[in-house]
Amino acid sequence: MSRAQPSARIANENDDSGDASQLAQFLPYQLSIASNAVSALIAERYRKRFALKIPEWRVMAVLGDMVGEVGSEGMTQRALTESTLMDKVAVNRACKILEERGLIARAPNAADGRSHIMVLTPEGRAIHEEVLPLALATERELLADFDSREEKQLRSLLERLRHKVDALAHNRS
Amino acid sequence: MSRAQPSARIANENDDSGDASQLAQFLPYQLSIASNAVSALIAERYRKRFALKIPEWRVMAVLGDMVGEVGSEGMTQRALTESTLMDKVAVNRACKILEERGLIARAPNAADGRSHIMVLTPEGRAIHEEVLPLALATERELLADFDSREEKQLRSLLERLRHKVDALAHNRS
DNA sequence: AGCGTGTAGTTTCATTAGTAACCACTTTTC
DNA sequence: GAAAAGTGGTTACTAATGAAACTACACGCT
Repeated sequence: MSRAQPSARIANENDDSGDASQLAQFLPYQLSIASNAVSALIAERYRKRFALKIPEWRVMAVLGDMVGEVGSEGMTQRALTESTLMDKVAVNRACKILEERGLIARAPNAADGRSHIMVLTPEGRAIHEEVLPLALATERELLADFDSREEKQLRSLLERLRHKVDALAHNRS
Repeated sequence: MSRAQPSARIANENDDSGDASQLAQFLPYQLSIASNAVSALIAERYRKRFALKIPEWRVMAVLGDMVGEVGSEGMTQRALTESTLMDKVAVNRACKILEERGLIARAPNAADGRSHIMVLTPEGRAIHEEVLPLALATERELLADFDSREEKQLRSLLERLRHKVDALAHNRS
């Protein structure tokens, strides 16, 4: 495999952002760095503001955001795992914590005795009033320097990359 | 499995149209998904091929890739943490595992008694012959559908995003 | 020299996340 | 209607990660 690019130069770098090896030029690495940085920023904000962790605010966001639907004042954990795309165990843990905090309550599910319906309590609803705005504000801040074309492109590129991974993961390599 | 419509509107696999929630449209989430997918793919490949985990192959990659430099046949763990941008504990653990596997060896450091110089063993070097090519091949596969302009853009956008996070993380109330 | 401070490396501990086993209830089948 | 099979939810076990404490050596100072 000859990629005529290595240019093996482990130079001295003082710049904290630019880096020595070409590892920093390795796309999966760049992706990971960027993603971790963004996640850390958000986690930090939610922790400071509401003492909520990522899985928890995701549940809050989905629960509080299902407006418009008629009587659908809540969801089962199963529905939450689909909406949040998180693991069912992660959802369960988040719900347990939120319940202990009094932000959500579990109502019995008439339709299925195995599950309960998770609903926001008044207190939970009050917090949710801020949860989503904070998320959106953060997103806007992150994208402040991007024009709308660039933003679209970033989303699109990420989407395509993800699909590509799915395709590659299927044929055994 | 995923044929149910448990609650209101859990959209199907089709993108963008009317997805479950706007969580899927939330950039940090898109980033996280894409990053996790890519990382999982790579981890899987390295695990299958060499039984190496991500931190380990990063160390291997950096160690084996410092050719050209004259006598510099190795690096200290400190240098590795800089080059890999990993935590010093992560570097240490990776080195320990690699040493136990006989892929690297620790030579005493004449210049500083506290540290050792990590060098690839012949066996380690043999594996490294494949480590970097696999990484690059995977990168190429991932980017196969992107033209060079798009690739540049993706890298650039990620870079800018990361810098933006740094900026936001510092001046905060 | 001896003392204090700094740094490389290591170990320990707590937190987190993911897998698999498990229980309670539901649905299907006979 | 009872056994079998399936599903939502929960718990237990295990691996991964990062922070902080700790060891051993280095360097600067008087």
